[in-house]
Formats: sequence, C-alpha cells, structure tokens
Amino acid sequence: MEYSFSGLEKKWQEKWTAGQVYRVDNNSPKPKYYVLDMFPYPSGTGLHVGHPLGYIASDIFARFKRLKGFHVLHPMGYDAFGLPAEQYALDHGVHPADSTRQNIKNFRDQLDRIGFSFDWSRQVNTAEPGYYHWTQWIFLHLFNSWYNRKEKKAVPIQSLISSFETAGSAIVSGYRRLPDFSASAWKGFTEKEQQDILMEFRLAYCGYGEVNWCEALGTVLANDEVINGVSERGGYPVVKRKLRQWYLRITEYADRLLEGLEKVEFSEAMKEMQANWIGKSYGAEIDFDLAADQEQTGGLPKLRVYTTRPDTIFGVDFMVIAPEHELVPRLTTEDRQKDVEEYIAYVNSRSERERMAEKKISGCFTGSYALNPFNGKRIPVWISEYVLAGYGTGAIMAVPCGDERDFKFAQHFGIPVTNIIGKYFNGKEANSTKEALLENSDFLNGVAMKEAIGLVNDRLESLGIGNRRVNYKMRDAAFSRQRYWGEPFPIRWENGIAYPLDEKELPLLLPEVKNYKPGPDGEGPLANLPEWTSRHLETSTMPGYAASSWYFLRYMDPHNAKEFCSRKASDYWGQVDLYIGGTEHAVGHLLYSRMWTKFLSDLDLIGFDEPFRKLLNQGMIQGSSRFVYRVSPVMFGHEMNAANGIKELPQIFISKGIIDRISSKDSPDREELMVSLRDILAANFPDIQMISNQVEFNPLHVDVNLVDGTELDIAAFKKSKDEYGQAAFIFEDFKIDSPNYSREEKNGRYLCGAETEKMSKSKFNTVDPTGLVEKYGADTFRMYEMFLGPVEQSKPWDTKGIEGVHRFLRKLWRLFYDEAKGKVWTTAAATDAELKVLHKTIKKMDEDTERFSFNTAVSAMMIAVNELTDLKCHKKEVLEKILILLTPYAPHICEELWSLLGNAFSILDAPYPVTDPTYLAETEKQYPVAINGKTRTELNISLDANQEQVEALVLADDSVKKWLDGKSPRKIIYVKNKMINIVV
RNA sequence: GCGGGUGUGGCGAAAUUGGCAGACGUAUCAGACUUAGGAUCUGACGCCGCGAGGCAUGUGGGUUCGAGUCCCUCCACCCGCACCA
Repeated sequence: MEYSFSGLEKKWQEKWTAGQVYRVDNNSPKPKYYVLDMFPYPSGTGLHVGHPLGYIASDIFARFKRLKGFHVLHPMGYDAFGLPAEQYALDHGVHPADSTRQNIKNFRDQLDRIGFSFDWSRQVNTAEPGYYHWTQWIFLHLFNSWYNRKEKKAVPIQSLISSFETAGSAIVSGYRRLPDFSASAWKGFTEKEQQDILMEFRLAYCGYGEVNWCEALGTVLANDEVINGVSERGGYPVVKRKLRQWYLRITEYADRLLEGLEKVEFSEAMKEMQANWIGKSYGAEIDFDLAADQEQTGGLPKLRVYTTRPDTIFGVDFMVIAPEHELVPRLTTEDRQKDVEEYIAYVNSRSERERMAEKKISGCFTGSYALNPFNGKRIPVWISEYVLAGYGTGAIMAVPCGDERDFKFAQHFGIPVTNIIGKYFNGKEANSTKEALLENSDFLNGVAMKEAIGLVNDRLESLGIGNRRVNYKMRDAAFSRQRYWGEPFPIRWENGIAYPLDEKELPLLLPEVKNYKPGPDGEGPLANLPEWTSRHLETSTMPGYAASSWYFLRYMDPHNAKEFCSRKASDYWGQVDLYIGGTEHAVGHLLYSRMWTKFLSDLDLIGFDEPFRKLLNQGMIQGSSRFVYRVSPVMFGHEMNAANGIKELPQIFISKGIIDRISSKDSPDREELMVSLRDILAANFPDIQMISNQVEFNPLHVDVNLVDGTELDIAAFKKSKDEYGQAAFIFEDFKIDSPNYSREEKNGRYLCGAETEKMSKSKFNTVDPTGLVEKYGADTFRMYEMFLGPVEQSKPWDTKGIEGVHRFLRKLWRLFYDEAKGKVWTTAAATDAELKVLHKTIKKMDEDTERFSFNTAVSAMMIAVNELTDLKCHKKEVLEKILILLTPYAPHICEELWSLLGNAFSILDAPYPVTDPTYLAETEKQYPVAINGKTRTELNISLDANQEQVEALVLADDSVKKWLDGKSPRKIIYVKNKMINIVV
C-alpha cells in the first residue's frame, strides 16, 4: 500500500465538509482563540503560490490551537465591494455582481483543494445586503456622533445639540474656527445654519475640501490610495480638486490611534509606519506682527506660523506662506502684485506629480515684512510652494542655518543667513542640531537649544503671542466614491441639508443598473437613475475600506438580522488573537479598522477598543524569472521598437553562457567568441546584417514553467507561441538547433538567465498552486510553503525544493506501510531511544509552532522521521503521537494514517501530546573539557547532575589537573549540554 | 534625505538566553540496487592544505575565557515615507 495522496485528500476534505467539523458555536467551556486572515478581494486573475501563504500559516495555527484545547474561531469571507471589482467588471464588460460571484466561486474552488479548516458557515460577503445593512448602520452612528475631547470619546450628537441649547458653543470652544454663539443665538439659527454647525462635528461628515481626484477612475481617492501622485489601483494620474465630499473624522482619534500601538503586538516596522502616517509633532503657534509700512484697510493682520523649533526664533531670516494662504492678497504690495500673480499662476499650472518629480526651488517676495516679536527685526515675507497650505497654519518662520529647505531657499534667493548655532553651522549646509548653545539670540544667548524651546514657549504664552501646539500629519479620510459598486449612503438631501435615513429603512439597497458609467458633473453612476435622484438620495457610495473596517466583528455573529453583532457574541470572542496578512494595509485598512473599533467601543457597542491583539505580516513570495536572449531585430535592419514585422523575422536565441562571455569585459576569449558567433550567424542565417563588431540581442521573459532549473525545454518553448514555432537556438557549446540544420547538432543545452522579481503574470514567473496540489498533494504543498523560510520574510519561490517535502511524506508513510510488505506498524512497546526521539520532537514542534517558526517545525518533523526510519521504529505508540504533532501541517495524511491505525475517532479530537522530561534528560557521555575555551581533554559525565557534582567530578580528573597546572579555576561553566569550560 | 529592516555555502535557510557555525532541504558529484529509472538507499559537498592543521557569518574595530548573536565605524540591498516646518 503506497501513499496515494489524491484519493485520500479528496476523501478527507469531503468528510470534513459533510461533518461540518470546523464549525464552531458561540459558547464553549474551553478558552477561546480567534485566528483571522485578511479577507481577500476576489480578483479575477486566479491565485499564484504567494496568495495562500498567509492562509496556510493561519490554518496551521488555528488547527494547532484546536488540538491544544482551544475553542477556535477561524472564518473566511470576501471583500467584494470596491474599485478593483468595478474596474475589472468595466474592463470585461460584465456586471460587477456577476464577475464577483464568478470570482468568488473560482477562488473558493482553488482554496478548497488546500484543505483549510475555515468555518464556512460564518462566511461574509460585504456586497450582500445582509452585510452592508450594518455597514450603513454603523455609518449612521458615525454621522450621529461627535467627538467630545474632554471625555476623549465619541458621544451621540444629541448631547452636543442639548449643550448648544443650554450653554451655546462653550463646550466646543476652540475646537474649530467657528464663531462662538450663545444658547439663545443657537435657538435663533435656521435649521440649515444649525445643521451646518453640527456638520463640523459629526464623525462622518460632508464638506468641501481639497480631494484627490482621479479622472481615469472617475472618483475621489483617500490619501493612502494615492502613491507618488498616481492611483494605487491602475497607476492613473491624480489631481487636487475642491469638491463636496464625505469624510471620516479620523483625526479626532489620532492620539488614541498612536497610544493604542503600545497595547498591541505589531512589528516595529508596522508601528513605525502607522506612527509616521499619524505624524504627531509638538511645537508652537506664534503670531508675528506685520510691519506697518503701508496702509492696510481694516488694520494689520497677524501672521500665524507653526514651528517645532521655537528656540530658533532669533535665527528667523524670512517667512514663507503657502501660495493658497488666505493672506496672500493682503500681504502683496502694489509693486509686487504682478510678480506674485505670475508666481501663483505658475504654481497652479503644476500638477501634483510634477511637484513631486522635480523639487525646484521657487518662490516670490510679497513686499511685506513681519516683525520678530522679541527684537522687532524686520523679516521679509515670501510665498513658496514648499510650504503646504494643509499643514500647521500654512505659514512658517524660516531658519536657514537650522533647516535644509530654508537654507536652500535663502541661498537661491540670496537672503542673508543669521547664524545662531556658532560652530555647528559651516555656512555650506544647514544643521538641524538641538545640541548647540545659542548665539545671536538675545535673552537666549548661551542657552542649550533643548532648554530654549521651553523658555521661548513660556514667554510666548505669557506675552499672549503664541501657544504650545500639537500637530498631526494625518488628515480626515475621504469617505465617498463617485462609483457604483459600493454601499449607498443612507442619506437624503433636502435644501442642502443631509438627513439620515431611519434605521428601519435599512438596508438601503444598491439598485440594479445596466449602465454604471459615471454620472453628470463628477457625480457617481447613481446620479443617472431617476428613481434614485427623485428621492434626493446621496449619489456617491462608500469606499472599499468601509466594509473591511468591521468585518472581523460580523464573523462573530454573521447571521444576526437585528444587530451588526450582538454584544454577547463580541464579548465572547473579543479581540482577534492573531491577525495574518500583508503589510500593504499598514496605513489604510489597519488604521481605519482600529478607528472603527475605538468608535464602537466608545458607544459601548463592543467591549474592547483595539481589534487585533497580534498582527503577523507574511512576506511576499517573489517569482524567479527566466530570460531567453533573442538576436535583436536591429541585426535584421529593423529598429528595436518597430512593433510590426518582428513576428516574421527569424527568431534566433543564444544561450546564457555565451551571452555572459561575450558581454563581460573581463572575459579573456571575448573577441574570439564574438568572431565565431558572428561566423555561425553569418553562415546559418543569411538575413542577418552585421552591425559594427557586435552581436545585438534582447533579453525576453520566458514562462518559468518551460524551464527546468535554467535549462529551457526547447520543444515546449516552440509550442508556447506561434512565432517561436520555427525558432533557432545556439546552444552553450555553439551547436545549433535550427529548422534547416542537420540533425546531429540538435542535442544541446540552452540555458536561461535568472532573476528574482515580484511574482506577476506579465513577467511569466507565476506558479499555479492548483497544479502543484495535483502533482504533489495539498499536504506537500502546505508544508513546502512553510518550509521555504520564515513566514514574515520575503523569499523567492523555487518549485524544485518541493520534492524534498514530498519525499518526507512518503518516508513517513513507509513507517506505517511498506510497498512490498504492506502493514509494518506494530503495537510493540517503544524503546527508550525511540521515545527520546518522540519527546524531543514534541518539545520542538510545540515551541516552534507557538512562536510561528513554521519552517523550523517542518525541519524538526523531517529530522524525527529520518531518525525513526534509522531506528526502524514502527511502533504505534510513537507514530500516533507524531501524527498528532503533524496534523496542523499535513492534516490529510495524518487523518488517513490515524484511521488506518484503527482509531475510531478523528485525529482532530486527539489530545495534543505532552513532553515527558525523563526522555529529554542527557545520559552520561563524553564531553569535551576546555580551559579558557580551548578544548584540552574529554570526560565521561552526565550533565544532569547538579552543578557542584559536575564541578567536583571535573576538577578531580587527573588530566584536568594536569592541564590546570596548579592554577585555581575562576569559574566553571557548562555550556548547553555540549561542553565544559573552565575559566582560569 | 528621513524612518524601519536584512546581510551566514551554488540556492532556500538553521543556530530560541553570547557556548562545537552551516541543522533541514535543494542543487551538484561519486557509488549501491536495478532491464531501466526522474523510485529507493549510501557517501562527499564553505575556503586553503597531501596532511596535521589553519581560515571563515558584508567591512573595519571593540567588549568577553568565548561573538553570526552585544557595542561602535563603514558598505550593500530591501521596504515604507518623502518638501509635514
């Protein structure tokens, strides 16, 4: 009986499904454990070997925890709404609902073959009304809540209204730039006026603002969806536009999102990324008076700047305001009018991308001067695009000796630089040190910069010209998309007022449409529907991250039609104990879901305020690309980029070794080779024109599946593309394979070039997991994915190595059944040597799995099977424990062998083995004895004896005495049961 | 530029608290069994050396009886952010 994986894997998968063995309910006497994968967007392109990596890791851990007696929640679902789904549907001319349904089916088919232990009864699909009902419901609560900074939590908006009615705007004084009003004034406002004020406080709000508009996608994008000025999806240009848009007031949670990072187990890199995105900085806002050189109508305004370095106040040589700054017109003097207008026009002409690509130093003097509040020094006020309107106050005090950008600006425009840091400033570049003792700084002379910060702040505050101030880089998140495929907002507009729908009206169904092209005036496709617009419903939809911000809660209570998740269910399951996914969601999904969790916790709808206790980021599996080298079209008199005609040209490929030798300048036989290569080409391919002395060639990606190692499968390659059918090859040894060449020459090796790149269809380096599962089985595939290396690390895929893991499983099988002899396992008692192997393995497997070191755990299993094979151990007593240990990794084969051993119950219900320390103890054996690290002799000893006994034994030994030569030892160390070291 | 991470055989990698570096697997070579094998098994496999032995964890230094591991210097690569005052 041999190991035939395909039959048994199918059998067990069917049994698991039929028996619903992975289904869990919401109560158990066992401790709970929640293992979650970042749920996938069901894309249409199919899986490659990189996709299941995280799912396999989480599955192993979930199975491991189950065996160890935990009640494990391990669900899976689909993030079906969103831009990519709609874009895919548009590109393929199908309805997103249909393509999503089809993609989910394909996805599920592929996943099912790998043998996961998901509780599919809890599956969620964010595009189904039963789900988005509650996304809309949470949105209504965000809309109907505001953030009370004194209580540091979200509370119902009704409390704000009550406060306005009784005490006017006192409760929110200083919150935003709103004029204060009294209680009676509030009552006198029109409804529209009242609602406009409330809108300033709602956690989900609608407002005008500068947004990232992507013309190609026809929608607004959130900051994290824009990378280097282009859209994350599709790489289309993005421009800034002022639009009416929904936002999430995530900035109110900035501090708590930052503090919360201390309570969770995320990698340093992840915490760092989030902290950076939040970008908290401590500084001060300072008001500068303006010099009264010219008449100003309505009095002189003050210029308010934000700085993190108030200590450098005496180094201020100029001020810079953003081109969009509201004071630009008032600060521009008559004689500067023309220049300023030209400069503003220039700035407006530049796109976001241009600004990022070429960081030119540009700017324009306004003609006005500000006054240093401490010494009255006149400071010119400039305009420049390097100051951003959206951060701080949109104006800065420039200290060229201490800030690189300010210094470059000063140099460019010839502004004199004041040195306040003495020898720290060399006149050639700025130095942002905080170590210097201040000079040229009036009352701060001789004071250390770090201390000066506090002194200046104190003085600013006592003089009433400045305040300490905390700033954040993070902005409120754009929350609407002018798209069809998303949750409709439960909002109705009337006379410019947004009215929330009643909870009873939910879900507000996404209407079925045939045409989901963009609507008029930058509105979403829903604006095309009369039945929608006649009800005055909001026409944009929610972004992709809306549904994913809370899906981990829905899994706890997926079929609840009355609540998003019952408090009982969320109290039972609590935080996600282990969350596995990629790093790409660092500042998007992970930040939003943390915010939603905090919000729901503020409203006491759930009992915890961080969603994920531990986050594990799986690394990327890179593709190993292969290249062939084709004689360039140039050699046939064609331009390299001439697209047409290449198909008809002779396709001649030169082997990698030859390419290397003729391209390397150091190659000794380079000239010689080039000549013979040219001769061969000239003799066999009359079309070729020799240009200079060179042979020109182009590297082309070739499908990795046509290559064995680096050797090209010529026959398969010829079949892969029409134009390759008549291809000719020059092999490593200069032999030739060409359609019109003699037969004998045709046996040679064509070697390909190799490079590690991101796995992608366009690079022909993707490997399909389904094919591997068919060839080697799911168990082999699962183990090999883990064996590749640490889960968190990026590593290249190499299909060759999978053989080793497959051999291991066959070897394991042979401990039970022999091809010739049949059953070989016995019920005989195990020997000490066998039990030693077993218990060592139990310990190692338990420890390694617990710390997510799945690669070393697989190795440990291989070692165990090798050793048991060497010992010819076929004892049931040992083998069945080995099977339990291996079950999380290779569940199918373990189930099969377990039942073949005659067990009536499933291995999934077997108790996880416990280490017996007796068998881990060291027996007496020879240990090297070293003096000061240098091995001098060997000694028979058992290191399990206590320290004194060991020391006494060692020192009593004659040869040790001899080596010590009368010197007394300072310390005796025995090292990891491996050696004894005497330090003298 | 700033922040984070990683550097160990031909390749993927082990070495958990500072303790015999390279486990395990691949690749390669040699051999056994075979009609044959892409099945199975055995052996070799960091570098130098016939050998004893010596040298080796990106570079240079330091701490230590002992460093891949701790500290400092520099270099390379990967990821993230990028005018955030």
